[in-house]
Parts: sequence; C-alpha cells; structure tokens
Amino acid sequence: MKHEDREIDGRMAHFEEVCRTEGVKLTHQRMEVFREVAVRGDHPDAESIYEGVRQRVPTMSLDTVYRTLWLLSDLGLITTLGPSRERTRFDANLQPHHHFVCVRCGLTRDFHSDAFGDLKLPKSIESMGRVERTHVEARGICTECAKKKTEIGTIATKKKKK
Amino acid sequence: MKHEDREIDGRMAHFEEVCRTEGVKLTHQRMEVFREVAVRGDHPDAESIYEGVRQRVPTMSLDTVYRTLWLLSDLGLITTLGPSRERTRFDANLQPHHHFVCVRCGLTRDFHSDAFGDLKLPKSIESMGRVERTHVEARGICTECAKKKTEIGTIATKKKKK
DNA sequence: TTAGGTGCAAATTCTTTGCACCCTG
DNA sequence: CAGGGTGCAAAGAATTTGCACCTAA
Repeated sequence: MKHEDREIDGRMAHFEEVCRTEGVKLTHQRMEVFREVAVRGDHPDAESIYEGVRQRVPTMSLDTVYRTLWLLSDLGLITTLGPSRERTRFDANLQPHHHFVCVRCGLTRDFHSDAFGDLKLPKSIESMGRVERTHVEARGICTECAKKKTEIGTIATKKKKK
Repeated sequence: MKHEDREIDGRMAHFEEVCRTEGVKLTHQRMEVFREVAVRGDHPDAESIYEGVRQRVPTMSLDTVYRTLWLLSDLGLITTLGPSRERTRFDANLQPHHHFVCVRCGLTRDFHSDAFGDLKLPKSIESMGRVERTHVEARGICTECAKKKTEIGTIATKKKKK
C-alpha cells in the first residue's frame, strides 16, 4: 500500500501547511482528527471518528471532534457527504434527474439530461456492488449568492482576522 | 404551467394508488404532506414542509409530518437528498472523485473516472448558477448487502403484513 | 507569555415515541 | 365498527456552547 501511504502523507502535509498559513494552531487533537478522516476510506461520521481517535488519544472529547471537523471543513481540508450542516431534505421527483447544488446557500434544483442517462462506469466499481442508477450533482454558486459577491469570506478566515 | 400541473396530478394519482395497494390509509394529512413535497421544487426539509402544510391544515403537527415523510419514503414515493436517516459524514479526499453508495446500508466508497471529468451540462443549468465541479453518485446495492439477499422487504411492507 | 484550544457539563436543536382520542375503510 | 392514524407532550439523539484550565507558538 505504498501508494496509499504516500497519499495520506501528502494530505497530512497539506493539512499542516494550511493550518500554518491560516494561523490555526496545530494541536495533537487536530492532527489526530484529520488523520482519522484521511486514513479511512469509508467517510465516517463524527461519532465514528471520535471512537477511532480515542484509541490513540483517550482524553479526546466528542465536542472537540465536532469543533475540529467543522474547522477543517471551513479550511477546505475536508468536505461533507450530502448537505452540510443541514437537516434532511425530501424529493418527490421519481424520474431520473440530477441536481444543481449551491455550495453556499444549499439551494438545490433539479435538471434533466439525456446524456447522463447511461454514464459508463469504470470496472473498479464492480467489486463494490451493483449500480442501479447514477445521479449527477453539479456544485457551484447559485445566481442569488453570486450577486452577493464576496460579501463574506470563509468562516475560518473571519475567525483568523479576529 | 400546464405541464407542471399535469406532473403534479400524476404524482398525486400515483401516491393514491400506492397507498391503496399497500393498504395504507389515505388521510387528509398524508395527502397534504405529499402534495407539499410534490409541488415544491426546492426539496424542503421537514420543518419547511410543516409550515407549508399548516397554512392549509392548521391542526397538522410536526411529528405527523415526520411520520408521514418516512412512510412515503418507505413506500418509495419520495426520496431524501443525501444520506437518509444518517448523521453527517466526512470526506478528506479533495481530488475530484465520485461515490458508489449502497442504498441499503449506506456504504460509500470513492471511485475515479477520467471520463466524468468534463460532463456536458445542459444549458438549462445556466440560469441556476455557475457550476464549479460535478460529482457522480452511483447508487445501488453493495456486495455485502447483496449476499443477504431479500432477507427483508421494505419497512412499509413489513408494517402492512403486521 | 498569551491567545487560541480543549474538556466538561449543560443547553439546544432536531427527531422520535407513548398514549388516548379520532377518522378512514 | 375496528384498527390504523393523529395530536400532544415528553423522551431521545445529535450537535453546540459557556467556562475555566491548558498549551502551542
């Protein structure tokens, strides 16, 4: 697994660099939380990350894990699966369709595309399972948010500027 | 908006039919909750659906909205955006990549595809906003869950069979 | 040294559940 | 009329926050 280790090392190095340039302290806890997310390929939730880190840092608390995860997210070092910091949302459109998602405000709108009907999936996917349908998520900034321009930077940046 | 109205009517009809065949009672509340989700194109959360329905059915309670939404989801009449009934999950992979998601257990694994690098988006998306990146979600049943076969039907079916 | 970071515990927020009455089939 | 469905209130889960002590820079 030489390749994977190198990948992790690269992520750790990037993490440390971003923390330094953003003026965020490199604590033991933060390194372990980031490492846990970086090493695991299963996209764990906060609780699961907490359990993993606790084996190495028994004093770690769950609230620090949460604080750290959102910090990392604000720094652009990690992302969330699905809507971030939002409640579950529902969709009554059963037709095959795709979503445009605004990464700033969460606006989500359907769009259709015949071209996306039969995307050719790589063979690597066969070992994971049988795919029943594919769905494309186009992420960007919606028209409304774009109007507001650079009104606000990232939360992390705001904090730093104090 | 002739076309849209027809689409909604079709969804309502399908909803009523499924309820009948599944032996689920067609209550005023359920119809209004389903209609609210069907009519709105913004994929609302439970609270928002609650507010919308309450204007027509002032006695509606939030817990009924939740119960109804999960029932509709079990019946396959609606779906959720992102992970269903799950906590937020994190991803440290910053490289452009895609996900295979098991709709049964939630297992999520990365996969890569050069072909998906530059999907041609329909022009209809331009009015929504500026797309920065696209991400493909391949949904299906993972190898592990497939082994377990038809061990369990849908929750709705289970309920019905009592 | 010192401002930011952490752990603890309490507070919030979101969602689910028990129960008695109500309404669809 | 019977059994599922609903509203209410209270419980539970997940996540956030206030505060005093701790530690990286």
